[in-house]
Amino acid sequence: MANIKDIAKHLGVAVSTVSRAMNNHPDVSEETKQQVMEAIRAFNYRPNAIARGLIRKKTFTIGLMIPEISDPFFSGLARAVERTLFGHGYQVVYGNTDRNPDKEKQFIANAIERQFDGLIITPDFLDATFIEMLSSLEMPVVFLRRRTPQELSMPYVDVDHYQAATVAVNYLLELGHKKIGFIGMPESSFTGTQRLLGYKDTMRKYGLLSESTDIVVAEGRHIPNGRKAMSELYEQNPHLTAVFAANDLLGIGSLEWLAKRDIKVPEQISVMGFDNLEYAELHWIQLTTMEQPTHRMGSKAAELLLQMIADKTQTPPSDLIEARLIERQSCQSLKRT
Amino acid sequence: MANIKDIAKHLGVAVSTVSRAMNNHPDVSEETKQQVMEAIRAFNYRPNAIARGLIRKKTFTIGLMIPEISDPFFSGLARAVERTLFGHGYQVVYGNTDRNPDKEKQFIANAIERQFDGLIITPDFLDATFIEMLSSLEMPVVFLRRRTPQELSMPYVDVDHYQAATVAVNYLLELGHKKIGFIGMPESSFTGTQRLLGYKDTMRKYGLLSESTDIVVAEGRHIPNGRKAMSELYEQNPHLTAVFAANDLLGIGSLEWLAKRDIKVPEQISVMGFDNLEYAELHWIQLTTMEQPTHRMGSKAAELLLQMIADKTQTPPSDLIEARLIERQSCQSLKRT
DNA sequence: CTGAAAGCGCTTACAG
DNA sequence: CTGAAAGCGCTTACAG
Repeated sequence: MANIKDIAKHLGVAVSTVSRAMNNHPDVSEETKQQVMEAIRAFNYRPNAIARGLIRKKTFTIGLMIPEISDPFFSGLARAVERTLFGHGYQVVYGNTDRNPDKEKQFIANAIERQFDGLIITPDFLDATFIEMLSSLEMPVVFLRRRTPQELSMPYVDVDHYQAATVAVNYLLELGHKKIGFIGMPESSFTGTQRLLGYKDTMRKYGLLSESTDIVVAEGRHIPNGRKAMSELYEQNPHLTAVFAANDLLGIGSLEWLAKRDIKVPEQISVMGFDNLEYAELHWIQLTTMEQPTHRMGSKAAELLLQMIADKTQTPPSDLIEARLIERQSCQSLKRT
Repeated sequence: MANIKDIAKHLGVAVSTVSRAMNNHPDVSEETKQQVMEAIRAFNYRPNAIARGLIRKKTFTIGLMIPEISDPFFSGLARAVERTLFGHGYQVVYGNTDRNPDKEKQFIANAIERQFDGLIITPDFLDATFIEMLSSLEMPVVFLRRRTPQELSMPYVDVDHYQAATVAVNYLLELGHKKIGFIGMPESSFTGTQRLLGYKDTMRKYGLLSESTDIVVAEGRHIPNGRKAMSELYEQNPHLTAVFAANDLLGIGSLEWLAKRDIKVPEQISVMGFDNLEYAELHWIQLTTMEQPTHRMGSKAAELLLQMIADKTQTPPSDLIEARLIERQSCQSLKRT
């Protein structure tokens, strides 16, 4: 590969001149610039970004820590992040953590060594070591789909899960449901806890909460866990007219169990989800759900990061984004009955 | 951030000594090595990979060009690539092309500037400029889920689509079907062409081919296209007992249309797909299909690339991988009727 | 407007 | 076993 020296030699000018010409520095004669550009084309020369990064202390790459890119929710987020950052000349490097604490730390270490310009992270394990790593990091960081721990002063972008759960339950209530069950995610999840809380508070407000019979916490967050949870919930309380699942996968699992038992949705029971996965649109599913606006979240996180890169002294405010109710066919109104 | 000079100064040794100690060079006394390691820990020092990359001409990053990471098929491929490369110390950088010819070229340009160590690519537009770019590239490249164009001598890893279509149609034939329709992907697709050919040749072999009535080419490769194609196919020939869709999305679209018309699958008509998406497993879908072994393909591509990086003079042989038949509930045997 | 020089943070022959 | 020096491919004050 040709380098800047070859170009300079060929043209009989100094490398500094070539450098200035290709970086559009004002102090270069139009003529020189033309010649340099031509030589660059002739040699098929491309500046070495590594060398440039070393000296400018800027790599134009940002790291995106993500639990699992093949989860469509996260790939949606990732695409949004990427789209807005790409427009500003950045390359985004994904780091799948598989929700593994070591990989999360590895990612940070890697980001340091490779001199990333900034990080957008979705960590699951905020232990002391990890927080320590972050706090000594001289790099802008924004949390995405997570809340920043108190010890750190970095902005986050997340959905207001509590508020969204409130909206979902109110929707069911307005449809005339009073016996509304809840299928929760495992307790370790902050997200799950918030959604559960939104459900509980709303139900309690109307004197409708019955913790012992109407709530089941699933063992995981996937379809099979939803099937099992629904069967348990149904056994506990067959009189439920509606079920709010803490995520779509759990909701779809519920739907599967119900379909196997030939319990009609929404005629016999309404089901509501949370996420608005692509799945939810399928003809057999048609799940009413709360959409997490991945596009807005991802681009917002990217914008915050860009701001922080531009001005390292400021930390912009966090953003709590509202989920949107998507009505489909899985919930029925009880009003006219 | 501390750098190698700080460590050297602190210890009163030369930077070269520090460098050798942390790179485990044999010619360093055990004592020095200990001291250096301690200082590194104390300073929380991490070597600058950019500087190291510049001098070693090795970045330990490889680029993975992909049409769209939120397509679960490609994210599966990506995870497999990443897993095997990660084990060898490489970072993989995804480049989503959105099947856009400019982005495909941009990706290559980017890879050159950033000095990637190798590339795994899934391009959709192999025009002259692109091929020219590749051929002048001083970087190992392997094609994934694509065939290498004649002009280039780079290995590829792909599924044997023709053979797989053959297997699918034979399966239907063995079940006793004789009137088997085909829903194809748009003609531009090599993959689609191969699958169509496999279908045609097999049908023709048994004198069962009726091109004018039994084949419909969809306008795209997604669910709505499948719905539309199925409706056209059904109109053309309502006597079909089975349909082979060129991919699962098309197959699922067919299933949707059939469900809306209350045509029972598999009792009234059998449907077969290709891909084995996660979708296909859903209770309402249970699609019999040909699985493309993403994990094997991705890791194979990564291994080939690793070989090429290790020995740049050799180009290892390409690999054509067999798809696997996954039997679920969407196809019925006509034998006992 | 242009060139010579220093330097980014490392690694690696070359001496000793 | 260790150090001084050169150099990877650029950029950027500093002179002129």
